[in-house]
Amino acid sequence: MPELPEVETVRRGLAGALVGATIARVVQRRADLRFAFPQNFAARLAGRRVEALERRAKYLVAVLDGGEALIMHLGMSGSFRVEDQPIGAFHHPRGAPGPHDHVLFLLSSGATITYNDPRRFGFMDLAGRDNLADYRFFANLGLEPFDPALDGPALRAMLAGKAAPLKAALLDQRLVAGLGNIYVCEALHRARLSPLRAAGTLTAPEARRLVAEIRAVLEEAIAAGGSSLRDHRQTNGALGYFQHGFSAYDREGAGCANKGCGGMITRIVQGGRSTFYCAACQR
DNA sequence: ACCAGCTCCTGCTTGC
DNA sequence: TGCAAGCAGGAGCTGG
Repeated sequence: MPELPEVETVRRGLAGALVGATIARVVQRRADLRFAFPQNFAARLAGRRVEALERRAKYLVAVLDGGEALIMHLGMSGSFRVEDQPIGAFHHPRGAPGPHDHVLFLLSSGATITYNDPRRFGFMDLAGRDNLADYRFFANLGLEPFDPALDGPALRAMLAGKAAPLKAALLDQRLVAGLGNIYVCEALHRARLSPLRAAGTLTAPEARRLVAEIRAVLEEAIAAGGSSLRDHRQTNGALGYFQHGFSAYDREGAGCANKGCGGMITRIVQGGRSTFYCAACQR
């Protein structure tokens, strides 16, 4: 699914249509996604004005007037599309909602925002807007990668004493929030750090390097509109293209692109998930 | 407190 | 060509 860059791309794509708009009606086409929708979900959104659209880790947060915020997570396969025409049986360009179109937001502007999610690992929820830090899925999240508080010493401190592999530690949303399998692989490759390293063994220079490469790869990916492997689309339907910028992820057998390294990218499995790295230069 | 493994679900890719 | 197995960007939860 969308990791931080994909969610940020979606946020930027939705913001133009959503921020300042009023939700005229919500069509909720099934009772649950990953979780059941909150009670009276559609009714609680009707008539609300969207004051801001924010991102926390891989979550989207639409701040509404009236005291609530709409929390949205795209899971593995969620996407939004924005269309200028209201969806109706005879008015929508495609005639009607398609397969896996689970939620439709009909805005008073006439635009329609549709949430599509084949695997249904995503979810939507409502929470009090004034105490979002206490929201159950936010309370344990770690630092945002772009939070100035995340620097080499801070990262090293949070990894101190951890025997878990570096790869697993970076996927742990309680430490740094927003990274997923792709960008962890990419950041470790760029920083020339082995995904197998015990997290607690990072030196100060290594931690500093890793923070810098995490930020660099996320920035580049956001600029490219995210990575489209299978499901990710920007809200206008366009593909992201950062997958062409991968140096390790999904490149098993390819030559290592790191300067001066003649190694090859290999695939291993950690915690049941693929890790791509160069054993020659990632130490 | 920590960690590995399981689980939710669909659909694309791979290999026989 | 057909079919089944394997695998996928997440992450909460369970049991050890």
